[in-house]
Amino acid sequence: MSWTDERVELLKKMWGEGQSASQIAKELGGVTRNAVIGKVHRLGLSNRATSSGAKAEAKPKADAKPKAAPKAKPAAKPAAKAAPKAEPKPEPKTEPAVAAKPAQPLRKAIIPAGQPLPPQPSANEISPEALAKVNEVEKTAKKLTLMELTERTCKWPVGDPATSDFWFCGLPVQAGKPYCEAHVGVAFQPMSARRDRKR
DNA sequence: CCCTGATTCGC
DNA sequence: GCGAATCAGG
Repeated sequence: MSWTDERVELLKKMWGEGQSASQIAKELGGVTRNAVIGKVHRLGLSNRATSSGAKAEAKPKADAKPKAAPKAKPAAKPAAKAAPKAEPKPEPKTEPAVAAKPAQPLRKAIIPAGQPLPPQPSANEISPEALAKVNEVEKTAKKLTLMELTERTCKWPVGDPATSDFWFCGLPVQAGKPYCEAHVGVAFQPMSARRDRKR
């Protein structure tokens, strides 16, 4: 496949929308995410607010690589130019902020001593969409036990730990987060939902 | 282990 | 210009 005008356009569009390189590659077909990233760079539209830490920041590690010598690049590369058109820098990522509330009054709960459990938010403070999503997720959850949790299983607890009706979501998490997407949605409120509260 | 983007360099 | 291989981070 070659980078036709249309394909480049779609690439630009999706990249601008914050789609990941792999998603774009999948959409385009016939290319890998590497190809997409490579193209993105060649097009000059690289940095976009991402959560990933691989910044275009200088990493003057003069240290020699033991692997195949990838060559050191001492040459200064002022790639980060000022945006020609004042770019508002769209930030699709929601800000974690501090939304999780640790209070769970109704759960007298004998929380098994161990890792601190994630907070169980009270329903009235979470967006309806997020709740609905969670509700659905809980039907399809893998219902794992504590022992079955791994680094990439959602650790959202469901039910009462004091009873047998207790399990962890267990759905796949993503990118280092402790929960699946749905539960991340209720665990990390972007903001809002919390305003007012007179006095 | 899953994912993300960044960089290099032979082609 | 292209993109696989590699790197670096969550």
